[in-house]
Amino acid sequence: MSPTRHTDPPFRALPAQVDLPALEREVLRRWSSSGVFEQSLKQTEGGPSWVFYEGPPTANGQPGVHHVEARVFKDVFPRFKTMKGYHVERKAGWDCHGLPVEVAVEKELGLSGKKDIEEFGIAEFNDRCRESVLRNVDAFTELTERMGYWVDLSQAYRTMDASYVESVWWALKAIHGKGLLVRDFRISPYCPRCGTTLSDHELAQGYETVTDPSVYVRLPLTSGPLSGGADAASLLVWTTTPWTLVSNTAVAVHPEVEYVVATDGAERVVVAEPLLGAALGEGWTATGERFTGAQMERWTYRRPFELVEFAEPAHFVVLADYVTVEDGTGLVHQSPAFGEDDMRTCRAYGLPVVNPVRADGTFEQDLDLVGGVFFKTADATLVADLRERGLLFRHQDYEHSYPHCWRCHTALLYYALPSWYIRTTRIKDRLLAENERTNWYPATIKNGRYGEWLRNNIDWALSRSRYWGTPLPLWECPDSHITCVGSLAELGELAGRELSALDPHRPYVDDVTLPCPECGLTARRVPEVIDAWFDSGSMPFAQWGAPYRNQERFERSYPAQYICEAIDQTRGWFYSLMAVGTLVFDRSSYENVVCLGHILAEDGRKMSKHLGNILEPIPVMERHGADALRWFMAASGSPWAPRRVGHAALEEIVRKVLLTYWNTASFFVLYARAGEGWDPSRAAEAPPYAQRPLLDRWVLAELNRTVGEVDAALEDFDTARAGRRLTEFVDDLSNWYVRRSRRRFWGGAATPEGAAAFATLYECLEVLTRLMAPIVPFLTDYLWDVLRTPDAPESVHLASWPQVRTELLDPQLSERMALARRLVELGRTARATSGVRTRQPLGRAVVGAAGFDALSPELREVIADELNVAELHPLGAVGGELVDYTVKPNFRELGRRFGKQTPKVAAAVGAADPAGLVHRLRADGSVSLTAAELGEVRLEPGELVVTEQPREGWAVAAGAGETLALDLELSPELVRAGLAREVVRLVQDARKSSGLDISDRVDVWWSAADKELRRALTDFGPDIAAEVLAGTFAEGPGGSDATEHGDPDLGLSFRLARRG
RNA sequence: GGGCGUAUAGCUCAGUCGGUUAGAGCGCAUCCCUGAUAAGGAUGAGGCCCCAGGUUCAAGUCCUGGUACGCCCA
Repeated sequence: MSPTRHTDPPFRALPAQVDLPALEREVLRRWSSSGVFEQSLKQTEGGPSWVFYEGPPTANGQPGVHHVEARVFKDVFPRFKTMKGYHVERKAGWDCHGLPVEVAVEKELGLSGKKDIEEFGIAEFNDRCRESVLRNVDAFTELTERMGYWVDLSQAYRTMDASYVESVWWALKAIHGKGLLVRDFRISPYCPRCGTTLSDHELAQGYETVTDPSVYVRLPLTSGPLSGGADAASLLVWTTTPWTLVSNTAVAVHPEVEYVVATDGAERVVVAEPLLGAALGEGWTATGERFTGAQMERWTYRRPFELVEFAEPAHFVVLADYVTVEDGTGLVHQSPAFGEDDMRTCRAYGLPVVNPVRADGTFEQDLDLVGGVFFKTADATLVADLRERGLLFRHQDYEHSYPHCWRCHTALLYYALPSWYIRTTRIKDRLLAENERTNWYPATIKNGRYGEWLRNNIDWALSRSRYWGTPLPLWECPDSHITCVGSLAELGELAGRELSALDPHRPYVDDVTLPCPECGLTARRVPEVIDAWFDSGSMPFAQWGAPYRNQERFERSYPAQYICEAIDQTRGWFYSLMAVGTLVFDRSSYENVVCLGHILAEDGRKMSKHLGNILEPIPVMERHGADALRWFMAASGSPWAPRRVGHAALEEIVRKVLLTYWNTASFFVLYARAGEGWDPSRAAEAPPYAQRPLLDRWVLAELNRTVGEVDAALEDFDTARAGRRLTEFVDDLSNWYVRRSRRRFWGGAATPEGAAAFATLYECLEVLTRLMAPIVPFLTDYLWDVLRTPDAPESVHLASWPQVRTELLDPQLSERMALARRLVELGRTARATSGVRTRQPLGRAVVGAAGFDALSPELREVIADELNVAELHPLGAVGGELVDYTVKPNFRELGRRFGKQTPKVAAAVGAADPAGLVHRLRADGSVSLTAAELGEVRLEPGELVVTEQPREGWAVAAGAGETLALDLELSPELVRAGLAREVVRLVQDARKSSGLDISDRVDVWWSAADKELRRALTDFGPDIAAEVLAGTFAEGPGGSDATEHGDPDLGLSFRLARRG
């Protein structure tokens, strides 16, 4: 026992009102000054490691509230695992390269396109990109710290650092060595404004719904059976990209589809038979002439425009299997420079690849009609020209989704360009196998969205014709020998000069030339940089600079146990990380991946500047607290589904969860500081668990059940389940345990009951605080600091994770308490419907419920007290003629036994007289009935659900087979007891409004106008006095310093004075 | 057009192994309780558990098809 205890209260006072954001700032200061995060890492150093990889946010643009979502999950599980003794390194990272950065800088500098950048100077441009990235890093750092995301920012990796770039080069060289890094000419989605091809994951982000012209064009046949003469037929082709007609090269048909000639009496066109109606509409009939696609091969036709030159023969019908009869005419216009299928088909016929569109998206200057015009803009001119020349068959608007540049919204071009690819299709089976052993949360992603993507894997278009990115480390000599360089040291050796300090970015690397190791000619670097996704996919080794630096550290942390991002990363980081790992190490770099749904604005739409529905993260946290936002992200709704965030949702979390928890702790501290005080060293004075009051045993059983369930939920990465259980427990603790136990706390810890109460509530709060710590690290740490014993860790985040004390679990008690609480609810309903308020004591209540007989006297006392009734009886004891019975079949049990015959038995139960049934059931322990076709069946009590209801004169409430009825008959004695309770309430109100402390003692003098009231005050005087801490409770005028109070309705007035 | 997901009270969402009065919170209304509380309790608006089939003694729950919405991709 501490000698100073009485003068020095055991706990700091907790105000009833709390400013959560202010509290969080205080906690942040403590974390920072004591280096709590660092301590948590140090403390677990010897422990098993649990590896987490930080998916680097693109340091481009400002952080939004949606960034908080993934960062909460990146924080909760490492904290949880740390408390379980794992060493969880958390190295921050920043994704620095990429087109978004370039576009932002271009905008800042007022540049437009690659030409401008090159005039501005690549060195200067890249410097600006580097600066821009660093600016945004600051904003992310602020967010990270404010939300309590513990990640080591001091040694964050940056994808633009030389050591990082070298690691990426090393990986590319390994891939090149396996023959998987190749150059190919392929049609790529290409942004003419940015002057670069886009990767598939970039492409995915830019689909927009647009209206394009949909045109049907006549191409008159010039050879074959349908050509010649006045009635020559035309091929009818359909396209939504009229600008590609300029370079029309061929028309493709499906070899097995039947094509027919149709006429409206004036002209003849060729279409696929199944599309005749859809393509031509009313008024067109087939002439009977029909050909298979194969028969039409090499028929020539007159091309739609004579604007470009064709050096080789072209403009005839070709065969292609990809042609469908889904829409259009079944005849497909071919322009090989602008379509992958077209390219493949035309190449097979040796047709030329004619491309009149320049890299900036405009037609070549010297063309008639469209020279210098942007490709998309040329549509209108071209369609008008077709119409004038009578070639336009039909023109309508066509709304479809067309890819746009995800950054600048320019319509993309499918364009033939030389490009570097990683042949991921060659390792598809390995990727599928690696995915097979990855745990996805939610599990449906694995074989659904992500698995689907892997099964349809296509080669990774790696190169970008841009500036701010990891340069592709390939040097090429005039004879096209390729040298792949894996480090600056190697580059120095090959170039014959010291290059270890070289900035491995453009333009500096471009200036390095080397003699080709094969032929000795001068090799120059290819101009491209790489897709920034390859950077982020390389982070497992590149963050350490491995293998050139920290190789051992890298090996120790590969693969990761845990990564987490939102669902948009399935084809982004989740893929690049798995792909790079599998390409380089033949092993995916992560084992568990949590994939979150998106955060939406309160109106259910995406947050966007246009809609004005953006919620800024820092102001939100300054209003509701970071803990509220964290709880929302972790536990509100399902993290797998899209969720709406707004002030209302956060306010609810503050009120229902955080403040309820706070108030429970505040209540505890208030009484622990009162009187002689209680501190954890007195826990030993409490009776052993088995001898504590029922309510204590119950709450400890619930506590330990909660520990087990929260632990299991978090092990399964299910924060929502953990949150639901915690919310329920906080509510049980506050609104049942504390509310029912208040008197024991008022009485202090001197009695065994009081000692048990303090020890029990302390234990609940201590364990609960540790359980909630990963999700709400601020509030829990503040309360931990108040509640902890001197020898406990100074922060809850340095404490250990609670373990279930199985000896305290008591499922039977949990179940019986649940029944008791259901009965209390029924009692309240009965009170409310009868209009007799709870303060008025009643003589008895009767209960009809299956488990009632098993309830202990202690538990019955809880019900009686809660309902303010003197006695509680089973309904059966009241007397047969007062009770009505309902008997229903228990289908679950009957179904198990009778299967198909269940309805017949159920019908027999329904037809029987309920009272007789119950009587026989109780007398004999079972009952036999005659069911149709089955004859006599004997039913056990468990196979029937008996509900009892009293008849007249009772206030009854029933639900789910359980009934509670209140006897409303009031004796004069009960009326007086009710009056006494009324007086207690009035005096308590007076105490409170006079600003008295809860432990202040008072004197009360009263006068009563009513005879019954006077008698009640006399009869119950000592009880009232004890309740309101009155030394004097007497009839009379009272002293002059006493304040006057009263209630005219009741006819009571009294004076109240604080006792010296 | 394809893949994946969602659909339950006015709103946001739970709903276990299929079992017969389908729940919670919020909002609103009326009332009750209150010496920890920004808290708690009761009642109310009569829920086409999206629709249609099917399996089953029994379907919000399982199966098939459809509709709407969302995301991802063509």
